[in-house]
Amino acid sequence: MEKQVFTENWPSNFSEAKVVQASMQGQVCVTGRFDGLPEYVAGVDVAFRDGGAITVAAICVLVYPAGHCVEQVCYSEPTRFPYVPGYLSFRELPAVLVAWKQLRAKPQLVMCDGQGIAHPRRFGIASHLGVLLNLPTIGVAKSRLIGDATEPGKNRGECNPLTVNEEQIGWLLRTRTNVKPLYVSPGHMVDIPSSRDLVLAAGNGYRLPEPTRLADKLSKTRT
DNA sequence: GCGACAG
DNA sequence: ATCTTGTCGC
Repeated sequence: MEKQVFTENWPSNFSEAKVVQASMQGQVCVTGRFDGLPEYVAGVDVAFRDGGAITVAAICVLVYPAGHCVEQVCYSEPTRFPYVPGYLSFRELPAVLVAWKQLRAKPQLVMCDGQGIAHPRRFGIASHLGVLLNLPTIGVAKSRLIGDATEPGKNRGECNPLTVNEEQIGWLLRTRTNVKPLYVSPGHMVDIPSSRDLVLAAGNGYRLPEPTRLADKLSKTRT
């Protein structure tokens, strides 16, 4: 029998959330070599409307090497967890998981808006989603949560390691020439080098990789 | 105690 | 994240 994704038993406060992170972090795997994008890649993003009262989760599935969207799902529900740095997944994943159940395609890789292991407890939203779905995931964030990195060169493709105490947890990657770089880190079942290569391979002239860019656009159409 | 702080 | 119009530059 397939292990099901549980939206129930969701923590209702930070102390409970912290326990969940501690127990699930051990399941995170940061090994997994990818030599190019798999056939089906999903992009996940979440938007908020009505002053944050409503959470809107969007998922777009692109097929490679063509790179076009073959399926998209958008789901909205009342927001029930506040935003606190370090606990973003508890606010955004409930809606994402419902949307995921409506998906017909079976993505082999998921790119999420937010951090992967580049998190205080190595359990950002991409890692959390990866463990719940038991699928490879990558965190693609537009700004820093933790870690240090020197500014990479101005050209697309240039990058520098994002580190914390000598240990690399991801990359500061320039995905578009002369545009602010992205914070990329493995979520689950993807190694550090592959996380960078895959985000670059999924890029299409914009700062965000196409899967995440399309999901971002869809979530903002507010449906 | 002070500063930092994904979306 | 969201509130918001036009505008400068590659």
